[in-house]
This record gives sequence, C-alpha cells and structure tokens, in this order.
Amino acid sequence: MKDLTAQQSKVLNCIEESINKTGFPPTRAEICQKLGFKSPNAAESHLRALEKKDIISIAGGSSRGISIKNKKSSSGGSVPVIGLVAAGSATLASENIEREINVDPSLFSRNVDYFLKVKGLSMIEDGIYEDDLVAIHKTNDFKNGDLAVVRTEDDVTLKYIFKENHKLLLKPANKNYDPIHIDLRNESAEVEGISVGLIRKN
Amino acid sequence: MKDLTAQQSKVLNCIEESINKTGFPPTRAEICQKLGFKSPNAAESHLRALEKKDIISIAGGSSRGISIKNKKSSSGGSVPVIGLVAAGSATLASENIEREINVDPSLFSRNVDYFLKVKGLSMIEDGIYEDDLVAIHKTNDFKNGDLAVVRTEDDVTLKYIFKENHKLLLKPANKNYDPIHIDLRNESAEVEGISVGLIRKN
DNA sequence: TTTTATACTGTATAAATATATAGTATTTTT
DNA sequence: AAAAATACTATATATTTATACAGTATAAAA
Repeated sequence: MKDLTAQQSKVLNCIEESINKTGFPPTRAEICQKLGFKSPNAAESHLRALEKKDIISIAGGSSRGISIKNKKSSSGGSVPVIGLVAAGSATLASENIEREINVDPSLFSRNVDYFLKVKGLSMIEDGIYEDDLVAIHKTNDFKNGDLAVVRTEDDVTLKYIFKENHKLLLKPANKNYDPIHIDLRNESAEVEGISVGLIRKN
Repeated sequence: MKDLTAQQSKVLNCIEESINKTGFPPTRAEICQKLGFKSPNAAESHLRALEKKDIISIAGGSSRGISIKNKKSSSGGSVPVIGLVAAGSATLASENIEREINVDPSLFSRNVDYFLKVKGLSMIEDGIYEDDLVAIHKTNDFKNGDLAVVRTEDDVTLKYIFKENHKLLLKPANKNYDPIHIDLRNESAEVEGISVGLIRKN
C-alpha cells in the first residue's frame, strides 16, 4: 500500500471520526472546517488523492458519498467462532460456525480469520484454557515455536509447532500430554493458521 | 421498545442495507426508489416515525443524516484500555486511557466498562499474564472468589476477593506472592469492578 | 367519537453539496 | 530540468437533498 502524506492521514482520520461519531461520512465543507481549510477544493483534492491510492471510494453525484475501502468483511469485523468438536472439523464451513463476534481488527497484530474454541487441557501451562477463543490468522507460513492450528491425517490440533527437515513436532504445554511427532515422508500435515491472540470469557 | 410496523421495518432495513453496501445512509429519494414510493414525503414520514420510536436519529440540515441508534458499537462499543501503571491510577480519566478498542458487548457475560492492562505476574497461575487485557465490569457488588479490581489506600490491584465481616482478603494466583489482608476498621478499600473476561495479544 | 398514528401522492423550494475551473507555491519524482 | 504530485485559496454553479405544505384514505387508540 502506498504511504499517505501527513495531510492525507488527517483527512482519512477526519472521515473515520465522522463515521464513528455521527454515523455518516463528512462533506467537503465539514472536512475543511475540521482541518482549517478555507477552500472546499482543498478537501476535494485530498479525497481524490486518497481515492487514487485506493484508500477510499467516492460515489459520484452523491452527498457524503465517501466510503473507506479495505474495511475487512465490510460489516466491521465479524469473525466466526469454530468449535474443535469432532476430529478434522476446523473449517470455515457454515455448519462448523458456532457464532460470529465483532472484533476490532486493529486489536490483534494480524488479521483474524476465525476464533477456535479450545477443547482439552493440552495448552494449560501457557495460560490457554478450555473454551478459550484463540484468534487464528489463516496462513501456512510459520516460524518454529509458533502456536499453530495443524491438520493431521486424523485430527486438528492447536500446538506449538517446530519443523526440522521432514520432521514435524507438535508440542503441547502440559506435562501430562505427549508431543506429537510427524514424519512428513509417511504422513501428511498442514498448517491451517497461527494464533495471534486469545479471548476468554468468565 | 415499541414495535415497528411492517413498512417501518422495511425502511429500517433499507437504511441498514445502504450503510452496509455503500458505507453511508440513503437519501429520502433513494428510500423511495428502493421501496417503490412515489413521494419523498413517504420516506420522510417513515423516518420521522422511526425517530419518534428512538430507532434512528436524524441530523437536521444534513444530507444522509440518518444514524441507527442502539447499535451496540455506534461508539458505544468502544471500550477504553487502562494501564495499571502508577499506584492508584485505574480511573477512566482520559490521561489514563492508552487506547480504545471495539468489542461486541454480547461477547462477555456482562457489560465491559474498560480493559485493564495487567502488570506483574501475580495471577499467572490462573492464566493471566503480563499485558493481558482484563475486561472489567464496573460494580462494587461482588461474590467471594470473584476476580476484582480493588483500590486500596495506596494501590490498585487485580486479585481474587474474599470478604468476611470486616476482613478483606486479596488473593493472588502465584505462590511467590503473598495475599493481602485488609482490616476495614483501620484501612479503606473499594471494589471498582470485577473481571468478566480477558483478551491476549500474541 | 374524536383524535392520533399509519401510509401514502404531489408539488415546491431553500439549503446543502459535489464538483468544475482558475490560480499560486512547494516538494517530489523522473 | 521538466513533469507530476502535493497543498492549498477563491469563486461559481448545477444538482442533490432535506423539508415544508397541501391533500387523501385507513386503521388504531383514547
């Protein structure tokens, strides 16, 4: 994404503020007033610049026709919760979705694609409890030591992942649970995503 | 809440659709077009009815000045994050607010008034780590064993609370930390709120 | 039974708003 | 060195839009 200039950021901020505060985007005149411009064309040209950089879109011929692009899932960040119920069921298919919750996308370091509802006690020593919602960013890219959602041949688990050549180690955080060793020459395993956060309800 | 008529629901729906699809509320003319009315006053009067029922608010003199009230996050789901930095600083005064995040209020069992950013390791044995955001519901009502934000004479802490007559016990979840005993006849202590959940960022 | 709310058509208009055009000046990119 | 982007002021105007006013008709509440 191209960088925004200081002024463009101010204008974008002004738009966001207006939507948050009033529920609708600002007019050119309102932007000018907020930022101290004396000509409506000051706002206009900044808007056109933001449009060119694909940050906003401007509906021609409509008043207040500004909308901020990229806004994940358009309705403000509705993220599905998936229960790890049966083996191999962690997919975004609607039958696995327990509910949807709204989260501020900027809350976590990376985009959250779904929440995984934790079953079992395998991660309890690192503060991850049963029924906690682990925020998952879908990717098959990972670093050793990441907490990952891994689909093995007969299960889907949340464990720390370590890879060395053809060997995959899935390590729980509970003395009573054994690590899982997978030899990728004999068995298949796929990383579905990595954890970027957690939500717990009391 | 008063019930909406069939037509009023349609209009409300039309407003929601417009906001979701375009990013901004509709004009009277657009509502008419969508619902097949031939007079702008048809839309106008429905809007006034919705306003009277406190479902929407209409900003006078503004184009597209419609906003849907009650929206669990129309700046009402914006929850401040407060850092437990200096002793006795856990107040909602703006100078203590680190940031604001949007959360679905239905996510937690009770209304979240603010998030407390955890300092220290006093609750680590129960899965609450440094920099975790503990969701706090403001209340001075509590049950023994609740995880509470307690303001003592010289500190604000997050501990399990137990009360027996004039004795208050604030119990950490870490063997290396000592419980705090407070005799309410000699010292003052106030419960600011109780924990209803937790958010952790990796 | 009278008032109030619902559910519109139809017309009109002041005010809000987008948007074009004409400039000036500075900075960044090519 | 020239072109393009940034960052505005200033003025003008067609169009969008809210909103008032005048009706008609039906259903629900007081």
